[in-house]
Amino acid sequence: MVTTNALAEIASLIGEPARAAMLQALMDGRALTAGELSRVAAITPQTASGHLAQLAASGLIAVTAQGRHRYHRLAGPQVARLLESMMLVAVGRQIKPPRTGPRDEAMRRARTCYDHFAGRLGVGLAEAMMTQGWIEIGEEAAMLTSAGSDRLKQAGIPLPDIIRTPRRATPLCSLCLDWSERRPHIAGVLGAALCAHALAENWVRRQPGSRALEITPKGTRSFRDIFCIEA
Amino acid sequence: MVTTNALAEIASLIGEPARAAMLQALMDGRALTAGELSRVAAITPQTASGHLAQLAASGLIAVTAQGRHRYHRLAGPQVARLLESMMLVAVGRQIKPPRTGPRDEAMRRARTCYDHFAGRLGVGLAEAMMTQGWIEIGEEAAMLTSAGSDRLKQAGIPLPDIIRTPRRATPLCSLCLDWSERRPHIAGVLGAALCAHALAENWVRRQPGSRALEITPKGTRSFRDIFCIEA
DNA sequence: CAGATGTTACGGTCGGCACCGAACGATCAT
DNA sequence: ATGATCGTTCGGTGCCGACCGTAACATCTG
Repeated sequence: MVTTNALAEIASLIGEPARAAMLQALMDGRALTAGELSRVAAITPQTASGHLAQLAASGLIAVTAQGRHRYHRLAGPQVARLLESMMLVAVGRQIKPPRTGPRDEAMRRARTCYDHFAGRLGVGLAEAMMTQGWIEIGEEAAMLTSAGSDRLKQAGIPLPDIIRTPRRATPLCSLCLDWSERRPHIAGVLGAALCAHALAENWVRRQPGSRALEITPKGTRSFRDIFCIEA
Repeated sequence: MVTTNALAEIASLIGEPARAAMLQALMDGRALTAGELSRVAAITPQTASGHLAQLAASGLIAVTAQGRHRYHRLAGPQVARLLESMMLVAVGRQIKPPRTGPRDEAMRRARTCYDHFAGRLGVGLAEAMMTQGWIEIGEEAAMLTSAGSDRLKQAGIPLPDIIRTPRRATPLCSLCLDWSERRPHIAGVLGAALCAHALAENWVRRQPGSRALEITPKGTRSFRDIFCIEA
């Protein structure tokens, strides 16, 4: 076996509370500096730097130097997937849902999950697209129908070539079980395209220092007009 | 946030080499006794018992007592997914593939991945079914076509009702990136159905003390006749 | 150049936890 | 009952690693 030790190594890297907090902060897909991450984890910059060096050496995060800053981001979608499935297990484990503070409420309403939407917004979008026949949802995957492809194109939402070319149907959007809603939302290429477009068009705004999203009035209109949901 | 500490807790549980080895041994979906698991991890039964108690308390494994034995198994598919995605990250991390022993070779040839096939057999099946138009494979999901559904039914492979009813097409088989082959294989409901049928019909046999599978002569014939692959 | 900010390197302290030996329950066989 | 196997509990030892000083180095700004 190749992976008996490697598995434990990866897991123990994530298993340290400070490192876990930093990784979680990177779950929105953006790149943060070591200083920001040290504040997130509530440790001194030196300690954070050491942790980040370990994470980078193990390939969990990638680092790009820019001037006197060093930007850290998750190494790729697979790492985000790993963390997300971990949260799912962690949530399924607990008996009673603890207090839901206001900050928590914002997260449950709408947030990013690496490169796509999650929370009630993400789940609502998936459900709306399904009831209107734009996608078909199976147990573990979803598929964009040609009707859905047409409608999105018509709404001005750019889709990558792989999706756009309608060779029959395109099973390109994987599902991601939402840890707060316990229902699937749209991930994969389609999810990333939707999220990118919504951010570019200012339908949603990132909250500073959080993965939570604020839905703008323009976004509320767009989501209602295009997807027929009340966000 | 609900999960900052819970995340680290889960990860640190998996991060201990002995526990990781035991979890990995459970990846074939079967239930093992504490004694077997202690031998797998190369530790004394007492130590293993402590580890297993922790894993059970955290909901990563489930325990059923039977006589003087206590059988331990993974708590569910989500835990298996978590471990699988961890292996994927762990493999992608290493530069050069280390020595591949004979035991490793058997694993790469054919093995179970919780409830479906992996290794060259799993990847080959997925590819064969795609080239013959039974499934359509996207980037992160696959879809069973009506032709594929018919052909499998005709071959006597029982499919669950959800798949069998052909409401247009059924995007039910998720893809699972194979950590040894680095190419997708079929997971999900379809993958589980295939694997279960192959085990029941004695196409493959479990190797004792390993996730590796031995392909029987009958299996070789069946895989060639039905799927047109040389396993 | 000097100051500010951000990052890395080193040495020492301390807490947590994995491990084993030994002993105790539980269950099955004779 | 008695021995045998399987599993868990308890106490004690020892190691690994996270943490923070202090200090040096790199980069941008005034």
